[in-house]
Amino acid sequence: MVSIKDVAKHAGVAISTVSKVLNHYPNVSEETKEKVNKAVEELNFVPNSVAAALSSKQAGRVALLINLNEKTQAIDEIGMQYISGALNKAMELNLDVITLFFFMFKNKTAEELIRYLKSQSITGIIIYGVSKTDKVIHRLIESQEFKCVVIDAPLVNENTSSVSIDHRKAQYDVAKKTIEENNCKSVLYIAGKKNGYVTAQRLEGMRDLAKELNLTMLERDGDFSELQARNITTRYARNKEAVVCASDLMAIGAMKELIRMDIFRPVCGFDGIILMGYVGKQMNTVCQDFAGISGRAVEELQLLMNGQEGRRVTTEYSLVRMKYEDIIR
Amino acid sequence: MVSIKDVAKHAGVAISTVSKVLNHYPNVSEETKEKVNKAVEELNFVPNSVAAALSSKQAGRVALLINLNEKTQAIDEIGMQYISGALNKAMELNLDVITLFFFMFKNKTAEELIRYLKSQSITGIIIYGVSKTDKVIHRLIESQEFKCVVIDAPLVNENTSSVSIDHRKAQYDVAKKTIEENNCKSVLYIAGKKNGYVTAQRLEGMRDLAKELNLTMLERDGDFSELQARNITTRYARNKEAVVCASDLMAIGAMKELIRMDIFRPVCGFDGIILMGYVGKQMNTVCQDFAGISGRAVEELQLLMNGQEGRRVTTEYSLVRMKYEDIIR
DNA sequence: TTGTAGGCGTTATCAT
DNA sequence: ATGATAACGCCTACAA
Repeated sequence: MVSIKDVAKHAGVAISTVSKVLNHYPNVSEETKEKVNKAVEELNFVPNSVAAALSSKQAGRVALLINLNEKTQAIDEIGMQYISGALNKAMELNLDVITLFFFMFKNKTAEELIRYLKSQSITGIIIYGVSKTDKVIHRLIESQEFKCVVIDAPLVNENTSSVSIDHRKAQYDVAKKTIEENNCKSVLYIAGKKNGYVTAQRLEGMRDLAKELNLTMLERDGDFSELQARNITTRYARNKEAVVCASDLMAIGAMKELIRMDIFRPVCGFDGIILMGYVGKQMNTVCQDFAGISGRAVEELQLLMNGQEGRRVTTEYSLVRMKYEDIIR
Repeated sequence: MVSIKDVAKHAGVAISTVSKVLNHYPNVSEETKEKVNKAVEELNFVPNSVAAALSSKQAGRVALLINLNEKTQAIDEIGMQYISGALNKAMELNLDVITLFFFMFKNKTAEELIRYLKSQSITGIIIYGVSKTDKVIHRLIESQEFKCVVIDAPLVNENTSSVSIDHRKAQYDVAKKTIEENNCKSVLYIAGKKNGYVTAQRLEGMRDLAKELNLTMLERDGDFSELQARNITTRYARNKEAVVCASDLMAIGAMKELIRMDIFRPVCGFDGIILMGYVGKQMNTVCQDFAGISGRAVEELQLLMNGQEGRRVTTEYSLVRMKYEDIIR
């Protein structure tokens, strides 16, 4: 393996000089820079990132901490988008990444998790899918031992930024569109998991809308479960004019049940997963660019690692209507 | 950060002794072992894997090299299962893992890829979704610079193992079941991507079956495309009694089109993705345990890294009939 | 502006 | 059986 030492020899300079050139230090003459870069080219040198990580305060290694459902799910595609978006951006920014899932630390304490991360020379973490009851994750964030970027949860401190769309507004928008298109005056709202951060935000958006449009609204906890959404639909949808769901999966459950019940109610979802195109009936939903959000999170993390303070970052979303013909490839 | 040095001091032994205990070297007295382990406990020491990786020929770091479709797809769930299965097993075996996607190296040569992997101290690679035309990947494998485990492609050499189900037999089985259940004498077979390894194997299985059952068979290239499967169905399904597809996505495309055409033909797929449960009509399909296969690949890779020769590993599959009621949660 | 040298946390070789 | 000590490849004061 060709090392910085070889480059130094080839270029006729000292190792440290090579390092300086590679890391864009000031105070290096153009001439030496060229010599070094030429040697790098000729030897096809690629710095060993493991050694760099060990050596010290380099930008730092990043961990993706993902709350994946243990069983396969249609929404696994979201996780995949998160991962690929992050890895892609990380490669661009020259950051090393390791991927971890919540379930790997199921019986571990926050301290054990922290130690593990340190043993991996991790300095920055991106957290996906944390809910209010994930104590270990909260302790991890509060410890401020690492720079963190949290997706979809409003957790911010000096070393922690949050990245997400405006869930309140998005829920408001998609519901409003659906309800106005169909001229409804009453609505069944199937909310997400009780302890989810986004659940509360989306619910808030829905309540705002109900107040504004003077809607009769019935709220039920769907727990992000397709099955539960179906059951709620069975019981409560008949007397309402529309069904607004806090997730696509629940929207699908609701829609399927409505079809079975042989009644029509407009339904809208949230997320924009592919599966929405397969249900037969078109539904409005909120389309998030998961890969983009994840890439944005990596950028934000790099800023944090460079000394920036934690803050709240809001990303864009769009309203879409998923149609089989548009999805099929 | 507590290091091996601290442990040594705390236990009153030399650093090298601690290392020996940690790595289960022979020639260490029970007494010192205990002393060291006690110190490890008390200090909550976790070895720094980055330093270990740098230091030398430890078991080695592993890269997952995944051929992800660039656009979101319903089959992204497969990739997610692959990743989580591998990471889980790797954590169990104490292997470090980095995840990479093919598209990250789109315009890179094999040499560049190899250099990158070396710069990451990678010694073992698991490759998912390689096709016959991925020259860079083939060069990577042939270079034998790394230990490789290839999923679903019969590439084996001294340093390379393959892990997969018996695609020939699985295709044979699922098609046979479907055809016999429906007593068919003619069949439309929609094959996968022309240059895919599994495509050829599955096709072989189908041909064996056709010969055995004396079926009239029409073969078409579906390219693993739902859209293409739909078009093929439009054109050719009417005159056949069954439609056998080399993937679930194509089976879904075919089934949807059959419903639109308002004719019934039994359809079977391959993979066992969740989406199959949402189509309305039940279909037979081959269910692979993607996470399990991926874990198995990690184990195989470890064996390779420990000096074992490359070989072919065949894993189990099962035939299932996906039903919405079974999938919904 | 350039080079020297110490250190990051381990592993592994070689004495003891 | 145990302990010094030299790598591993890179970064970074600090000296020249």
